[in-house]
Amino acid sequence: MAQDEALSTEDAVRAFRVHSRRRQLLDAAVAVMQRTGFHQMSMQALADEAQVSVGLIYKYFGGKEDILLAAILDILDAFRDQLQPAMDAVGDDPVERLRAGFRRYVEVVDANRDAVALTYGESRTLTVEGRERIKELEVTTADPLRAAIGAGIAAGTLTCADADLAVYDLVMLGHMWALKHWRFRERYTAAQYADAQLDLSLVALSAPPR
Amino acid sequence: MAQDEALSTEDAVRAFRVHSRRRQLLDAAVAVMQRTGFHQMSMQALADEAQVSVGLIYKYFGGKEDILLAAILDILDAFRDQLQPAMDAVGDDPVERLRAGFRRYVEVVDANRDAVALTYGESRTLTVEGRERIKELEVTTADPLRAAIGAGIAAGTLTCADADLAVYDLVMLGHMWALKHWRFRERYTAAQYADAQLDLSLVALSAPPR
Amino acid sequence: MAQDEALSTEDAVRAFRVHSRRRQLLDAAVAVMQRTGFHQMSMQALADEAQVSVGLIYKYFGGKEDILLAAILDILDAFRDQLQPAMDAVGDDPVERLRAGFRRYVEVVDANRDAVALTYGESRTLTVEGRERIKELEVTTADPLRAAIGAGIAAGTLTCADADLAVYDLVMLGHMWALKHWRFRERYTAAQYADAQLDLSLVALSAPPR
Amino acid sequence: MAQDEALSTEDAVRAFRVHSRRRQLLDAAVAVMQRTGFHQMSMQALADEAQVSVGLIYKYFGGKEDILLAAILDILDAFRDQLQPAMDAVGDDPVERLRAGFRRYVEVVDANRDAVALTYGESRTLTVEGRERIKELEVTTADPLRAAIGAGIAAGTLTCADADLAVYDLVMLGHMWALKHWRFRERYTAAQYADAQLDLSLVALSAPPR
DNA sequence: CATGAATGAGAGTTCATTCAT
DNA sequence: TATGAATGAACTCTCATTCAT
Repeated sequence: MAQDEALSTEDAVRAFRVHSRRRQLLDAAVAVMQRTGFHQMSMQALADEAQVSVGLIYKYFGGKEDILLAAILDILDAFRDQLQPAMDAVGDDPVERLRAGFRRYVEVVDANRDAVALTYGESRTLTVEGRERIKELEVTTADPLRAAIGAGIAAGTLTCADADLAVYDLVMLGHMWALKHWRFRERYTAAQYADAQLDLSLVALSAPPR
Repeated sequence: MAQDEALSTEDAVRAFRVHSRRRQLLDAAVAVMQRTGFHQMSMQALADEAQVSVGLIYKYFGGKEDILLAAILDILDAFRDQLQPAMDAVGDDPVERLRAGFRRYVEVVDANRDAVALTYGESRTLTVEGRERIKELEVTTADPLRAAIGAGIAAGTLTCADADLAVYDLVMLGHMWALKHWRFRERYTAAQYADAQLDLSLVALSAPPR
Repeated sequence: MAQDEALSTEDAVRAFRVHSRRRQLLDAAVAVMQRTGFHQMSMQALADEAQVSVGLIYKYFGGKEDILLAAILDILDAFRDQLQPAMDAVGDDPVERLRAGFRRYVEVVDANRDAVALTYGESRTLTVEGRERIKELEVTTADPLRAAIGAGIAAGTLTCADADLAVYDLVMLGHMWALKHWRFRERYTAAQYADAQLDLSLVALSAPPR
Repeated sequence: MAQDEALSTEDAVRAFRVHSRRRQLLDAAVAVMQRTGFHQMSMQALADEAQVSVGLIYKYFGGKEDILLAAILDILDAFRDQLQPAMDAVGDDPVERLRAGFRRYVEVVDANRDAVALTYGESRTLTVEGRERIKELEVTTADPLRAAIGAGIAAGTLTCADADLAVYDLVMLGHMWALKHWRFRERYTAAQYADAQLDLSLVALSAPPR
């Protein structure tokens, strides 16, 4: 039993080390890609940024493309993990929930601007499987927002001719904070951007059906 | 003078040839990039696609990056050339003009889906100057749409709290037809997409000020 | 027709150039492998030896392994091309033909000692297909020798319990001139080695059946 | 004295452990090389095969090349250790001794086919010293066979124009069981191969001088 | 004694670009 | 104007070896 414990402790230590190395490398990767883009990032540059040797990278990732995929999946995880809690925290009102959710969405985008941009720019680089996985996650990622709008419509607080499209528009406009940051940063903070977009959308969503 | 004429005719012929070669190469480039992306496109592959030799490409373009820039500028030119006429053709009603303009915008995007995607994906590849030029053009490209909304507001047919943002959202959602084509093609044609997005936006633009 | 001729001339010129480049590279490859072995030979070293750039090698060969295969096939071709003529030149007597054939066999081995050694050393490196092709050729290569022994037996000049094995032994002992050159060069020239081995074998082949 | 004894016991234990570790590693090495060849064998693959860590290998061998040399010397030791006893076991008749010796030679080759192939394939990889050592051993290895033929000639049971060459041919044809195994395994077992080759050679060795 | 994470030099290969024809 | 053979720097990835634990 003592041995079992020791073993599982060892395993846990190793698992932790593996995880933190991956984190370190992913962070470095995103940092380099932010400067140079995925294709311009050489493995040597990544190694330098992460302060490790080139060879070590290959102990934690299968290759360059694997790193890109991991970086992208990473931020999709952030959406999945953070959206629901943020919305639950503001109570039951669908409009409030929607606002909270979209705000957090933009915040996550803001914290991962470069990785979001990668999703758009380098997806053709990925395997078909990797691409499919991303597409799927991108859709489910917006589920909490979709649910809030659905609840609003059910409750009569919201009206919308095409709720599906409206949700997807929100997602895309959220991404746009990363993609067109060069344009918006002069005008808005991330929170202001989220609010401005939401105000615009809420007018549409709340309008009486034509 | 006879000689002058001869010369200018020769020049015209040459200019035409240069222009059509550039066209041929740009079309080929977009075709290859559509399949492989910019970085994966080798100059040999481009030459094969265009049915010319590698060396010839360098007579018409400064290098690989130059081709990317030209391809991107090309589609921005299409917006500039086609938006205004399409809007003028439908008369004076601002809403009609807006609808006509956005429809054509999406049509142009649809005809150049790959090039539009390039604008997002590979912009980091470009020189700072190239990038600036694109950003600038992207903004002016939307001017006719902006003008239509302005006219609508002036005429009282449209109301909008943040017209600037609304215009830019239209532009981005237009681009999205290219960027998220994998998702929308199952639901819409390009024209349907344009209409659906515009309907959603018009609700917002037309709503009474809160 | 003039154009056709021009074209075929161009093609012929190109074919010649391609062929001589391949020769040049194969010779260089064999030279480097002789010093370092296949695996130790870097493409850079090969390029240096052949006085070309690394990149050029890949225009003429698919890769490193392809060079190895080509080098090996090359010498098998030499056997195929040279054995029969050398045997025909000495007339009809089976024993004379056998001697002439084996002598030439050893001469070809001698001229390609390094390539022969490669056949033994690096065959595991090759693709299964490449390996199969070599095995097959190695057997057919000895056909003229086999035929001579067969003729001798038919004519009653030779006797042999196991002609097939005897032929294959000759082939292997021929290869041995390359493989154990370090040992035999102190004792024999290539021609002396061929004669000595043949004398030994002829005793066996000529002996009355037990 | 007690301490001395203890020490020497300890030493013996250590020596035994060292020896068995080396055995374990050499066996694993031969097994991996059989599948992949020497150069393709990574130290990690060897460690996996031997069920030890990479680091441990370097406690018992100086490096990768050292393992190759050890594996080759190992089989040469087997010849040295097994040939003489096998020949002594069949009595005094030179022909019988020769047959017994060659049979055992082929048996040892058969048991170490891969290591024998290594001797031919990877010798260029070794240091000059290592190579010299192997050449030397390879010659002395055949001494018992040479002695048997000598005895046969002295006794008048055997006749041979070039006994030295005949012995060396036997050695090489023995090796060939490993090198051309792909060809012979369809026809012979190891014992049958040994007998067939010996029958052929004995005709030559026994023939009356010309 | 034993481990395996970490190193970093060096490998094979690709490809944008040039230039003699 | 058009070609494509030739270049060589830069790339991703591997792996023998070391060393702190």
